[in-house]
Amino acid sequence: MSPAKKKQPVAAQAGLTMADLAKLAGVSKITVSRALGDSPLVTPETRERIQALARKHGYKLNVSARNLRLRRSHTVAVIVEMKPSSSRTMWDPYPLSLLGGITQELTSAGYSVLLTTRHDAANAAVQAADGLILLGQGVHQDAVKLYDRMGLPMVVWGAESDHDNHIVVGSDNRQSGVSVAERFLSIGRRHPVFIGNSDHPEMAQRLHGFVDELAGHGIKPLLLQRVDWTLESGVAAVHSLASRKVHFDAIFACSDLLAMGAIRALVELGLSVPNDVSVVGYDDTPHGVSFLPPLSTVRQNWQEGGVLLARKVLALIDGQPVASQMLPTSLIVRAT
Amino acid sequence: MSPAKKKQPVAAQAGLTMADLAKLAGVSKITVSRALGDSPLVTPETRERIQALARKHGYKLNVSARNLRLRRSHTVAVIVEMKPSSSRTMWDPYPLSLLGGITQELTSAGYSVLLTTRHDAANAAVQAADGLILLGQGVHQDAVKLYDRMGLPMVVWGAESDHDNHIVVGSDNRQSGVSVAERFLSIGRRHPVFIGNSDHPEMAQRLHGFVDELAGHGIKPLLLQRVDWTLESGVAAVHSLASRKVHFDAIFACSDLLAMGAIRALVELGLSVPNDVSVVGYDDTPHGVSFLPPLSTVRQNWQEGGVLLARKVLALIDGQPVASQMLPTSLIVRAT
DNA sequence: CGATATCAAGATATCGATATCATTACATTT
DNA sequence: AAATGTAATGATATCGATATCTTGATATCG
Repeated sequence: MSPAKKKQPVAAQAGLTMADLAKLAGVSKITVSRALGDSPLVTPETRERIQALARKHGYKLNVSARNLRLRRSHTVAVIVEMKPSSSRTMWDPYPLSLLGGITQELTSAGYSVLLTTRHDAANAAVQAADGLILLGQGVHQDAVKLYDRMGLPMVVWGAESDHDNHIVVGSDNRQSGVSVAERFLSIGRRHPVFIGNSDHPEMAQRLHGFVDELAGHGIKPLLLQRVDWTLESGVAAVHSLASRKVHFDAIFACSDLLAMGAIRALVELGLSVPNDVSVVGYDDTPHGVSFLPPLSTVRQNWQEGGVLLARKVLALIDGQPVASQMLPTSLIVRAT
Repeated sequence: MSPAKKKQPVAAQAGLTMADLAKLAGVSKITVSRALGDSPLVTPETRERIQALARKHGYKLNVSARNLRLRRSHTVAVIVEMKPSSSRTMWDPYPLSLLGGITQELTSAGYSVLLTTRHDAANAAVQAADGLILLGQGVHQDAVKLYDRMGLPMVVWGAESDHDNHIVVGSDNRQSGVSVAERFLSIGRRHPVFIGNSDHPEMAQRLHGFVDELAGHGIKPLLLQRVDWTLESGVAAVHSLASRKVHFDAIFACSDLLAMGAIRALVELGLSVPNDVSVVGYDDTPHGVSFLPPLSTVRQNWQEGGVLLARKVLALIDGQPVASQMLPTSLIVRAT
């Protein structure tokens, strides 16, 4: 048998500890700790001296030790709904935008962001977190309950629902539905269609706002149920309308892709956008701006949403009272 | 003065420790540790008994304590180039896809993913990591050097470069340039144009592959320098060609948006795609499939790229020899 | 001048898990 | 039967930082 050579992990960084620094500076560990922490309990001179020493030797704080002592991880786990091979969510730019805001806010508050997919949310990583942020359209009751049982401060992105009581941050989907309805009414549309998935909580609220506002004017929109949010789905939706000889003059689509698909189909049918039919999409994707004709759409403020999610978890961790909050959306009226 | 009520952070979870479990089970701490770690040093029965007890009481391992003792954080920091307000990267779907693969692989190896933006990469979080993964097209020498100085195992996504020696994982940009050139040659195109930013390392390699392959057939493509990767930029590029009365019959654009813009401009100019001009984009974005005409493009395998990035850091952390690696891309030929 | 207040710094205990070495109980060998 | 081996478990020290309680030195006061 050949002698199996054991691989030596590099991990154990020989880095200095506070004790080492203390010896170097001729003070005690605790003084080093205080100096590095800018505590007022040390003279400015010793503080400077020790900080300089730390810099010089490239001292690295051992975060684990600190967290252990403080009984906090200073870490928030972000659970993203990422199905390994699914096309949609992985590609969807929105979680990344939210992540941007979240990361910004958390790191500037001295917290770290632990990224996790829903599938492996049971792992040790999440156990270490001080708080939880849940992202992803598919987050349903069961998942939320699962995490809830971890007893951690938790904030969810999405639609507010009556029968559960966790903190939610999201776009004001209802209001966006109202806005689109108002817009359609103001330009004299009387036969609007809604394209989207009413089983999806966020979309359902858009639908509600849309329906309610129109109802106030005696109008009942047509609901065109569409599970996919692809361009093809939008095309198919309009074709189905045409084949059923439905009369309509406005479309509120729950995604820009749906909207663009719808417009393409309309053009194919010889209809003019926006003369014959008005179309409003959702999300303000980059493609929409340069679409022909430029797409009217509803814009969500994801950056701010992320920041808000972060603030709420932090507040929860801090034991402060926190309420759910819906962010206003803006209707971007372009050419459609 | 009213007595300032001090807010009480909830953080300090009263959770059980191994010592508590040990008392409950009538064994020593270390036996609990071994039982939970499936060590062969405890009888199957005691292991079962203790694990059941842990489950029953919802025992949560204190990761900080463990990491402290093991002198490892079991954490890899992912540094994403996210400029707070920039439009591009934040929206760009690709980092998320990479993140998907990374997260999958790392968590299944028992590691956590620490998400960081480049800006706050100096924070304590990163110091805690066992390894580093750098994402983002704008990662340049200075940044890499900065992180290099942390002395951590590091892997970078992007283009391989001669004059630095860190591990790189990326798409084989050069080969993709060659493939597109081959395609153009095979369909008899003799006057190709390259649209992109030659200062961008990854794009530069696409250009090199493209140029080299064409040179073998005595053809020298025209380079159209474009810093923006937007649709408008694509439109402008083609218009500039037209106004200069350049003759061309093929376009290799470095992003799908550029390609779509180019096609739009071509159509406006009364040229037919692909009859008069062939166009190939890059990235295989969802919009490309349903573009009219469906866009030919180069697809990168991001999921796998993420997995590979993760594997390489893990190997580095483990002290194994690791080499850079470029992933093959695939040319998706559709209608353009 | 003695007593107390104030300030800087140190000693010690502690957070929760695990590596290492020691111990016990029982089985096997000669 | 004594000696050796083996398997299961335990005792202790340790990872590196910080909270808490002291200590010593200097300043301030009546």
